[in-house]
Amino acid sequence: MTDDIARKLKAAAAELFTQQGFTATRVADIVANAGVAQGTFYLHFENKPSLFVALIDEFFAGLIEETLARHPAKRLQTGEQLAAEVEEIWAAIIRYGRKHALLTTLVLREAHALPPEQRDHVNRHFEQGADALAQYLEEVQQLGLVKNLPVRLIAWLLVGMIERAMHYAVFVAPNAPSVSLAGHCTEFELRGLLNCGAAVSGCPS
Amino acid sequence: MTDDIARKLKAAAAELFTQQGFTATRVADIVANAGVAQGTFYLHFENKPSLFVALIDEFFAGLIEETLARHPAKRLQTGEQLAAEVEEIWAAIIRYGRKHALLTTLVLREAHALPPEQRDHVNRHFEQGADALAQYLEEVQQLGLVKNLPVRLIAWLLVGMIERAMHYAVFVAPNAPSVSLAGHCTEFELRGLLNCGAAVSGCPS
Amino acid sequence: MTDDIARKLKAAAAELFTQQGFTATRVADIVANAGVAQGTFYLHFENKPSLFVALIDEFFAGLIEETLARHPAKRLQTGEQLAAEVEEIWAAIIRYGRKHALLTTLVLREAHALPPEQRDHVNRHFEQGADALAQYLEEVQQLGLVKNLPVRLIAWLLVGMIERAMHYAVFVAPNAPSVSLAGHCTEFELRGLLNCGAAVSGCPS
Amino acid sequence: MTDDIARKLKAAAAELFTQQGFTATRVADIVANAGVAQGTFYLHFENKPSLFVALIDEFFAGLIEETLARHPAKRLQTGEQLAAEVEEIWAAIIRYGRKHALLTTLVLREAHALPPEQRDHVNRHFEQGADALAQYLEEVQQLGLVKNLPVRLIAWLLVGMIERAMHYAVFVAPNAPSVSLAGHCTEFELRGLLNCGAAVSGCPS
DNA sequence: GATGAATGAGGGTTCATTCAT
DNA sequence: CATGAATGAACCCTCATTCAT
Repeated sequence: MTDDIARKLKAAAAELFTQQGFTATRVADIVANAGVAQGTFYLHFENKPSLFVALIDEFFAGLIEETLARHPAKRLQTGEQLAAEVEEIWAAIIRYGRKHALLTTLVLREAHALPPEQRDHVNRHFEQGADALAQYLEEVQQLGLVKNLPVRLIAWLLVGMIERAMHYAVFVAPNAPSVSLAGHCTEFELRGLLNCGAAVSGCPS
Repeated sequence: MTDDIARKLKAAAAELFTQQGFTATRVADIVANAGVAQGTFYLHFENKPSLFVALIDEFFAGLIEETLARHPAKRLQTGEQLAAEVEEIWAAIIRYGRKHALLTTLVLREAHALPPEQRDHVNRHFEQGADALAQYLEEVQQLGLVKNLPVRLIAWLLVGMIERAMHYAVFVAPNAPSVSLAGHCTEFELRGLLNCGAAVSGCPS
Repeated sequence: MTDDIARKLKAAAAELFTQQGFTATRVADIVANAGVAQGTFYLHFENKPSLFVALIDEFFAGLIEETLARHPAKRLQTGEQLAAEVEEIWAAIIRYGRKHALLTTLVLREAHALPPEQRDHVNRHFEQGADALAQYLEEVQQLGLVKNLPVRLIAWLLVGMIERAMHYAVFVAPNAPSVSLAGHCTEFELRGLLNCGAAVSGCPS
Repeated sequence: MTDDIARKLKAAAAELFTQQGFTATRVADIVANAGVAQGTFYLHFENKPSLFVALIDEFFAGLIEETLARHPAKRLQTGEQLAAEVEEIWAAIIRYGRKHALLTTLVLREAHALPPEQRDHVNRHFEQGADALAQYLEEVQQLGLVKNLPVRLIAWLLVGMIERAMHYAVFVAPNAPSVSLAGHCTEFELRGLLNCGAAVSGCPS
């Protein structure tokens, strides 16, 4: 019952935050949308930002669980295997973003509307994501599968790519097949943009 | 004289928005910091969001000018030349972000705190950036220098990489030499992460 | 409970509007005078003008109810009966104005201080009053009791007389007996100023 | 030159006050409409209300001059003469209101939007008007031309009639011939509404 | 636990007025 | 005299949060 109300509040809030933005959404709107009384809100959440944070936490927990957590670097032996893994991760990311489009929108577009304290909380999620990616990169580096580029920098670049890949998959081209998107992302991430046929000296035969 | 006040207001606002966030910064703070009266603010800016937008516009105008505008795709003939150009662009981006650290912070961290109207304005900058990148990619594709990946997707991935590269250069590793960062970004962007020594079938001799 | 607060707010506002005028009265004054919090005001009224309008509406509803509504023209047969009715109406008007001196003051003196929208609303009351009077005049004209003067013009002249009669009864001569005032108004309205003894050709034998 | 500016300011203000109301008209609007600088306003008028008062004073001076001042009670001897005079006064009033429609509108509709001090000033005009009418009535009473009704009360009733007659002539029926309106007003004022044919005991043969 | 009326601090914006040029 | 940029006091209204029922 109690959990039910919290869930209704979160669903209502996710919808409204997405439509009107965090700042423009009033607690009164949320409770109206959820069909409970104004005061009830504060029995379930400390305040408005903390409801937002709960949504964000949910998003990140789910995302990590369905991506990196399911695809440990350890078992990989060849570049081919890595490529397969990476492609699956990209596909999982894109599917996750589309499945939780509201939450994705919130994370990508509303996180900065929060007051400093909660904003830091959200940023910590991104940092943890970058850390996890950095660690993953280090492992595959030690396996000799990827180049010796500085992992923290690359991790942050990947974070940016992931953000915008989700943005693209959800807002720009919501109908593009996720496998196809995942394939392109993987190709770009692992082998870069340069045409192998071009006269370059980087990837010699 | 008049322009001087506008400049003082923008400088004061950039500082305060960066420190406390857009929402938490009151117009009263800005004018106090700039040393003018409250009413004077509204002689120079329509309202608080529009001052923010002025800062953002400034940022993007400068960024485009110092990067893509100076490095047209047309003249390129070889992958080596492209790589050199791309590296210079990355370096310019990183230098720009560091030179205008306050504005960069605002764009990366505060843009979504705006009311809907102004937020749309900011988003249009990102879209225009993506468009410009997509066009650039198309041109180098037609020159046969880069692979036939879908340009709009890649453009958005690059936008994400740029955002996080600036983030990294300004916040995470403010002392890392920009040339070095630019080199790594270029390597990643053009040739990908995969170790050429690894057993892969993607870049055959 | 809720109605009680609205009543307190209206009473406080009527007093302050009367003393200091609509514009000079701040919402803060009203709530202080009513003993509630600033925000409470907006639970009961949309804004300051709409509280004023509520007072005005109350005034007109009561005035109509105690005057024209109680004295239909239909039953009248002789000029004597009409005169008696008219005198009772004048007496009712004067008593009403004195009984609700604050509201009367507001209607007579503050109505034009409102913003356009609400001012129109008030003006509509006057127009409805004129309409009602015009209809009354038409009925008694058809009964042959009054002259064939253009009813809408006369109705507006009567509106002016009523306004100033209330003004006189409330501000100029608050102690004059209302029956006496009503008698004079009736005499003036029905038989005019001209001395019958004077040599005139208007009311021939 | 100086007077010219004052005149332009008054004309501009009369127009704007009429259209948007006193409160909603900003000094900035007036000077823009008059084609002078903001500061120039204060070389010619103490402040916004005092410009309004100047317009009102002008209105009343002209009105008195063209009505009562030209029609002294002294020379009258018969009711017929009085009726003729009264009708001319009514006609003059109506013509004046129509000729100075903007000023009339201001006096009838905006006077109460003023701050207390200036509002009192305007009210004094009405009181002086009532006084003048009362004196006129006394004189014609002493000449035996009009009934012995209390002059101050009647004076105020006449003020109300005049206000609403102007209102009618300017707003309700701007095309009705003024002589005709003046005739009806005179008939009503001097001989009342009652049909002489009706069975009444007030005006016996 | 649930309610929702009451709270009251907070801040963006307006605009009459001034005064250095 | 004229200018118009600068001033800053004033005020309405919002809305997150509380608490008596």
